[in-house]
Amino acid sequence: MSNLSVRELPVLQPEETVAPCCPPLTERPLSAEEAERTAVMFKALGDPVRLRLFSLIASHEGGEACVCDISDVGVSQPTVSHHLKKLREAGLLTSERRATWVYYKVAPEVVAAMSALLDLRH
Amino acid sequence: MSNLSVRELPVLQPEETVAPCCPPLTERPLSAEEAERTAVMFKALGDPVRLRLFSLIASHEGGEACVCDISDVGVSQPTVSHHLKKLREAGLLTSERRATWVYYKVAPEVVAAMSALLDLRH
DNA sequence: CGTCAATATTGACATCCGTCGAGGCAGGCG
DNA sequence: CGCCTGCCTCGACGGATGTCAATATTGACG
Repeated sequence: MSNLSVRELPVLQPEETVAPCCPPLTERPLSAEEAERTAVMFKALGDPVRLRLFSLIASHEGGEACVCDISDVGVSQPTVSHHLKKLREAGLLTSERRATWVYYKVAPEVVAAMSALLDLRH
Repeated sequence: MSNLSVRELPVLQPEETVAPCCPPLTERPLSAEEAERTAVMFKALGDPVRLRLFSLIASHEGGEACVCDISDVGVSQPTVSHHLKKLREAGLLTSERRATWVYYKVAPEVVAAMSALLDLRH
């Protein structure tokens, strides 16, 4: 954990964790394990500050933004950093360092999978 | 709060609270108030037990189920009741008493609004 | 090398939240 | 009426979570 460069922040492979998780929730009940993994994604968006940060990034030019672009959400800088980490760990964001700045962008496949999960057309 | 029959459980009107909330998260940043209201919905699905209960109801015949149909998720009956209440308060479920049983069904408009929120096609 | 700016981490604290057992209420049935 | 079944509410407890100040880290620039 300590010998990893920040240039490639360590995130579990999105494909393996959350992306093609489950069929729409109408198709069949989720297993306990599926529910456990899926809940992490919804929980990540279940906080007002994180939801604002996510929408700030998603609506930003190119679907990415550096932390300095989105830090004005009414909480301290460490708290912003904490929330961005949560969103990244949930697989919803990826990050990349460029010079002094760290850029976050949305992980489209993961977000699309969440959206598909809520597709109620049987 | 005490003079209300259980037959019509008191839920805030979905139309007023969450249903037509916001455009896709890519369109513009959420305001603090929008984020506050929207986070309630995502938080409701951000728990494994609630996610299983929701999928059990959504995948059940007719998109509805009575509590006795879905109580086998590994927690006590009061806890099931607590989670169903959370989902109902978030606007994701509605409930109705029929004889001895209480039936829960998904609120399609609200769930569709959540799905649309995550639609990343700009 | 020293400094500065941007971001992350640590540690502490208060609050929130999931869980359970106990008990309450409503409706069906004898 | 009295009892049983299905579900909800209450109160308590422990663990998770959001927040901040302080500090660390990283990279750019003299």
